[in-house]
Amino acid sequence: MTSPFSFARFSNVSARKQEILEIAAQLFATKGYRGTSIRDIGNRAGVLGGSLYHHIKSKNALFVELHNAALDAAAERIEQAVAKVHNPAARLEAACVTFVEIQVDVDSLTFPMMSDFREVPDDVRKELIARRDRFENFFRRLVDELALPPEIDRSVYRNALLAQLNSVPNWYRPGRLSAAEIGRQIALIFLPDEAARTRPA
Amino acid sequence: MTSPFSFARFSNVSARKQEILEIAAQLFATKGYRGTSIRDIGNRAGVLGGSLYHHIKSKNALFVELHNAALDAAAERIEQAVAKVHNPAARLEAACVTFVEIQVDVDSLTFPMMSDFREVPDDVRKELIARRDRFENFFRRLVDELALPPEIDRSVYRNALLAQLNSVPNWYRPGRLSAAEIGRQIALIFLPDEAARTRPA
DNA sequence: CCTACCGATCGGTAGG
DNA sequence: CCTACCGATCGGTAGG
Repeated sequence: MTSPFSFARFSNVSARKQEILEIAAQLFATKGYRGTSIRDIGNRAGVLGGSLYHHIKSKNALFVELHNAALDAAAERIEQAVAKVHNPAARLEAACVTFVEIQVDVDSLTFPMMSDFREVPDDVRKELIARRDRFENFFRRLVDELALPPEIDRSVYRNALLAQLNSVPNWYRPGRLSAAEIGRQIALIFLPDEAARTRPA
Repeated sequence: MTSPFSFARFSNVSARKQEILEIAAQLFATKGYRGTSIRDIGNRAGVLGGSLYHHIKSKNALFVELHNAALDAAAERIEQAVAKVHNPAARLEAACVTFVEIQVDVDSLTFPMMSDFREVPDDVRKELIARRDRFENFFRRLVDELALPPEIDRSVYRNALLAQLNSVPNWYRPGRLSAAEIGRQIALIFLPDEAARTRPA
């Protein structure tokens, strides 16, 4: 067993490169972009830093590749979870639950990647932001489906919801509540009518 | 005019050191902790990096000092804004509005400081987290005052609210809505009953 | 506040 | 995948 990860996220890639990508993802998640050196990644992979350049083009390119793979995997999981549901509020709740499950899953590449854009070089940041659009557009549609009080600004609402979901790893500690329960709690905050509906009269 | 900042936040400190602190705060806010070098700060202050060590003890100590001053100033402003109000929901709304105003005010030391704890060394992170307690306890009381649906977990609610407010600088772009309007929108999300109360029947 | 420097670390490369 | 190295940059210091 060379890695705690067990998914096949990178199909056109050698087994060795998959190992390296997974190690790098874990380190970026824990230490951030600047806090993870090429030599750190090499250490965990059992080689010297310079040897990694047979598999990667640059640290920047490695980070972009990981980030895009993580975003795509998360988008796919969330879209699948939502597709089974038809009530707009329940669709948003399903998205929240799945999003939080991904965020707190240590076996998921996805959890690190969304934040700390200030740490990456300017040109890398531009690529990452552009790629986030699939994600944001999907949530834009989810939010537009909802019946909300007219004084709610849907743009603020959507940004707030995404920021909320992204922030979960910053404060969540495993134990008392499951990831699904956290996701449902976030949905309760953003969907008060749902709360009212399930509240004992 | 040596600096765009015009508040006297550090009282027992020479004018020159105040300049340096303000420059450092701006740079940390924009570039993050690791992205800001001692030489960067020196450049903006018109001296070489090494010369700063007459005024500061270390980069770590500088960051901790700034972070604590920013937290205390923000806590004070928010507590003052809330003290004038008595309805629990209105108190929370006042806290949200003031918090967002601080966060997006470029003339405020405060806006940078709350996040990217992963970037700082481990021992620094411990100090910062300890100091955050005043802030969190104040919001704990604000939240405990509220009438909320019984199925809402108040711990998740409080963490979600703080994460929300902290995330504003990550997505807010000046123009369409003012800081106060953003703060009110966030309060609307977290206080659905208030939204209902002000909604035309 | 500068000169002049230290030891460490960084991303990356040539050549095998 | 390693050896051996590059140029750059980092936080920090001694001595004036």
